[in-house]
Amino acid sequence: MASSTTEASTWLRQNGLRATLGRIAIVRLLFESTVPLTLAEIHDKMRGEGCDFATVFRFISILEKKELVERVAWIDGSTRHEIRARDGDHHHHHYLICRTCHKIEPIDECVVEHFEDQIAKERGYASLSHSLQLSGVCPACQKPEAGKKGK
Amino acid sequence: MASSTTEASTWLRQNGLRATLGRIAIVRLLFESTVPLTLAEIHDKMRGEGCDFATVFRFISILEKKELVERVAWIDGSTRHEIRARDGDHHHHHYLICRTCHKIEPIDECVVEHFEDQIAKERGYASLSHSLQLSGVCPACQKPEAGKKGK
DNA sequence: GTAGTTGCAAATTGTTTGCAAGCCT
DNA sequence: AGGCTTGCAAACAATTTGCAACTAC
Repeated sequence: MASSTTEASTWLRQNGLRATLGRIAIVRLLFESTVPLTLAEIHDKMRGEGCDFATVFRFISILEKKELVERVAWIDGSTRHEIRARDGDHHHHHYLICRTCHKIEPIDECVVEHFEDQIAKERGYASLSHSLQLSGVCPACQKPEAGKKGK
Repeated sequence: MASSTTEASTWLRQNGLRATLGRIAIVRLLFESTVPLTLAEIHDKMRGEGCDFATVFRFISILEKKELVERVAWIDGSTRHEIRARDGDHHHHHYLICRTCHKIEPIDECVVEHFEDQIAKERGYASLSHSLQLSGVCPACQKPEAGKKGK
């Protein structure tokens, strides 16, 4: 926990960025989250150690320009951000979203990679990437009385 | 061309909607487009026969409430809208987008359907749907001098 | 010390609503 | 005729920027 602070500031400096308290807090959130976050979520989760919304906005923009963070257009129209894979730690591209309680589950398998190669070959596109989101109603929300559960 | 006007107003009335000039123009655009459109694109393409942006906004909202049009969160963060399948005419769920010239190509094959069933079974989700977008650099934009081409 | 970073507030852009006038049926 | 629909303008929300004070290196 204290070590993840060290980890975050090391990561920042390795990437040529200054390590301020706000940035460290943001990076820790990105490291710890298994799902992409909105700017508002990042800002909200920092109450206490917080920094201004404009700082979140600008810092995430910097990370995206450096390709350390990826911008994801979410299926509900919001924009989310997730840190790119560090070393061996591969990250998720695919999510399963409950339309009722908005829970987000990562999906590890990737059925698209092979298809992506095929399309690249067939149509001559370069450096393809993809985004896949499934949405449905999760088991808990299918139970009538439990419908209002979750956040 | 004149016939697509008739077609559009017939479609409107079949769905219990009044056929005004603005609405007919919007519906024709939706019928003719092979890719989802933004509200701004719909509004822009109507110069002449045009109607107000608020009308586009409200009419598309009505169509979405009636589930005649589907809202799509685009990979670049914008929101797009596409008409749902009419009769036999199946529509596209998948697109290939050029990151340089922003050209959009529909993809007919669907590799996700089988995967969707599998996930539904494994995790107990109901009424799954999905959204898949591939992005890359199209053949034209890979040629150095042609990089500025496209729109 | 200096350049990069921050918070605050304002500017900008995009989305949504209220209302009186007009149009479709 | 009557209610649905429209255009206009204003309200609202979200994103982005300017600037002086501050901080990491």
